[in-house]
Amino acid sequence: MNAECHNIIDNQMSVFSVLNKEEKEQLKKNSTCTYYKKGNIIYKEGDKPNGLICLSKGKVKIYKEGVGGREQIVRMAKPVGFIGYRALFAEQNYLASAEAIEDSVICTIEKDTLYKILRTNSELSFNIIRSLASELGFSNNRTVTLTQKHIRGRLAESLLFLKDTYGFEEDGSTIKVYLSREDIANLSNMTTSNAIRTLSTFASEKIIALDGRKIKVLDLNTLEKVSELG
Amino acid sequence: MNAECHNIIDNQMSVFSVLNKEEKEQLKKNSTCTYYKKGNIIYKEGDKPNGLICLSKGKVKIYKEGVGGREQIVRMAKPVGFIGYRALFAEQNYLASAEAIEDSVICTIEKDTLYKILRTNSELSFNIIRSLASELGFSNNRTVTLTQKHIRGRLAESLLFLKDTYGFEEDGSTIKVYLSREDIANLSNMTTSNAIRTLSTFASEKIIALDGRKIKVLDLNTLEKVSELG
DNA sequence: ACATTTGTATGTTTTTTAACACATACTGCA
DNA sequence: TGCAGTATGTGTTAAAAAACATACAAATGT
Repeated sequence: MNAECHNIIDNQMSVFSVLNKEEKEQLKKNSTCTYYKKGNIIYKEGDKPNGLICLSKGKVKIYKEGVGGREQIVRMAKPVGFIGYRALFAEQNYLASAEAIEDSVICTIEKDTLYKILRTNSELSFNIIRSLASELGFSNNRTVTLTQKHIRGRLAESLLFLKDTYGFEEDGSTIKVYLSREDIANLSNMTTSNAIRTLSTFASEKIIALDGRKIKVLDLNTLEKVSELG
Repeated sequence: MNAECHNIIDNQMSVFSVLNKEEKEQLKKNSTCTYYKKGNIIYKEGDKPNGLICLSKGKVKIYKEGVGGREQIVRMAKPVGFIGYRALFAEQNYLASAEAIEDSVICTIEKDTLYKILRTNSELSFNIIRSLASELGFSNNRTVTLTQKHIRGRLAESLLFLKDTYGFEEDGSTIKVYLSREDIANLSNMTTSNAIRTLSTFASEKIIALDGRKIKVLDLNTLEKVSELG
């Protein structure tokens, strides 16, 4: 399991690609792997980060509790990627919670080791700066679309977001993540009822096809139009 | 003017406080100062950043154009602080526009010089990472509050945000920034009519007092409660 | 296998907020 | 100084979405 767990450190696309062999070894030596079952909480709003959490396998939702306990999903993590790095680098406690929505494997890189390497490797710092800046752009964008788009537009956008994040199954049209209607609602800033209703409408309009939690995109073009124009 | 313009580089609270004298000199030599009148556009969504823009004097709003050209203010800048650093560090074009809401002085630090120093000074990188991570936390928070709070809560939050950002005048209660009702609306995700109406309601409830664009906070406690509970 | 909980679906009502219409006040400037 | 354009204020209407109420199906635990 440990070998698989360290995949983010060796991954050519990760921010760690700029490290040399020795630096990578050090990170691996100072990281621990944990297994989370579907539904397990990885961290809670208010917890203190004690390392850089990497998602090696599985899927995780990052969400905030809002007014009256209403949940808003702010991000969806996929392997190979980070969770909770914002709080770590801001030197704050977590402002959101993370929950595995599938059985997942995470690798926690010990903070001090990471910081030691950061101090000597400016390329790594650059990569992290770039990641955070991109994520911030995404977040600002989301703020606008979630507040301004109408229900149909928000739901369409969420479906496109899920498709872009997790891709399609082998059939080339089924979104590769199975969320509850409630999670889809919490991602799209609407009530569960409205998520269910609007999904049904999309299905009746042949934009998507529903089979339990499976969502098949039938008409990507129209879905994009709905996302754009409401 | 140039001396005043460079105040961010010397400021003890800025991310540059970790630089040595020589590094600071280099930054100063490779930066230019510009004056913007109230209402002037500093950059537009889609423009390419060519340096790190620092606000030395004045006030600036950063906003995105949303559905049907509707404007959403995502940030308000004050001296001494940065604008447009997100796009610069993400190596993207601007995703938002910046407009001076008061006569302003900005200092643009040339990109290559900044990057050269960044490459050798890991403390500076750290500071930038910390800033971006904090800003991202703020943005995620805003996403939730703007989508979940009701009109009164959103407006109250915006007033508190303005107060926290710009502080009070000498009288200890007048918010030190004069925005149009339309800007207040665009900050709070509501129509101008509703901003005007809700401000009036707050005034009639003696939570605030209005005198043109001057907003005096009469009952901070209640304002905070309204922001919290809607 | 059955009971209990949880998730999905759908109809109805109510609340919230945007859209619209219009009046008036202010502001820059020709 | 007067006039056009912009900003503010307020009432009315329409649309959107939440809240609520059920019903039923599926999953879960005992």
